[in-house]
Amino acid sequence: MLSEIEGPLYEIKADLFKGLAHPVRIRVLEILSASPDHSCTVGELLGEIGIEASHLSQHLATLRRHRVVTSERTGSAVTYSLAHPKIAELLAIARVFLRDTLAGARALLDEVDARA
Amino acid sequence: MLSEIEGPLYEIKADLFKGLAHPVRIRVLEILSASPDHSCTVGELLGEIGIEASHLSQHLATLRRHRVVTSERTGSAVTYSLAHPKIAELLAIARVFLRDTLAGARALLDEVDARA
DNA sequence: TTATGAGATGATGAAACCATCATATGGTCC
DNA sequence: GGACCATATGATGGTTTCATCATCTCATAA
Repeated sequence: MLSEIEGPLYEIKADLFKGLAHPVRIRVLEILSASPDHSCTVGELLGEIGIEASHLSQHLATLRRHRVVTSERTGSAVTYSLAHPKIAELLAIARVFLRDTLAGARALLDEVDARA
Repeated sequence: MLSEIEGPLYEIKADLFKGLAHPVRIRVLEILSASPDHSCTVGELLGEIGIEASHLSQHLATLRRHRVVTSERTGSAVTYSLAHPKIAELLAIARVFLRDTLAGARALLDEVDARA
């Protein structure tokens, strides 16, 4: 806990990006971003993502550890929420960057194809 | 190349975050973000960051591979630039998120301390 | 052409992350 | 309290990333 808080900001940022560096975790965050109140039960996430419950649980634990999501138990159901609106923004910006970058790469590919 | 372009967007996003998931790489990007024209020579980066040249080179190669930076050789000097303005935005948003999150964590810590 | 400066790449072992299965824990109902 | 559902955690081998040293490549000057 303490060890996560302390240290230069660039280290903490890198650590945050580590927490985001897996496809399943991105999917979770995007599903949450698109949900009412930015919240979903684990059951709902399981239905959307379609992986084994324990696999998803491992990834949710990672997201919790990085404080990217919060969880709340209600009876036997657990609801996950985005911990901060900036997470959705982060994903949106990443999408713009990738859209532009991939567009550029595809343009290059098309050019090479046109020459073949 | 092709393999990087193809696949679901959430996989590509996760890959991007992998590229950002190291302190040295964050420092590079932040130094570039803060520089005129978002550009710096490797020599300047070495001076700022103070690690061994080959270590930095490895990280710069990772950033190039993820298309987060571009490089241009001029004589014996190589200049690195941010490949897209959104990268600087990504870092700025991450900072806001972390500032808020860390502030919350510190508040909790202070509370616990106050009880001890 | 050789020497030198700047920067990149190759190689390798250690550390961290991932995939996956087994098991544990929390909650509800009968 | 036991059975069942929902979810989390533990364990372990495989894969990827990281740290670091050695070496290579590009460019320039003499």
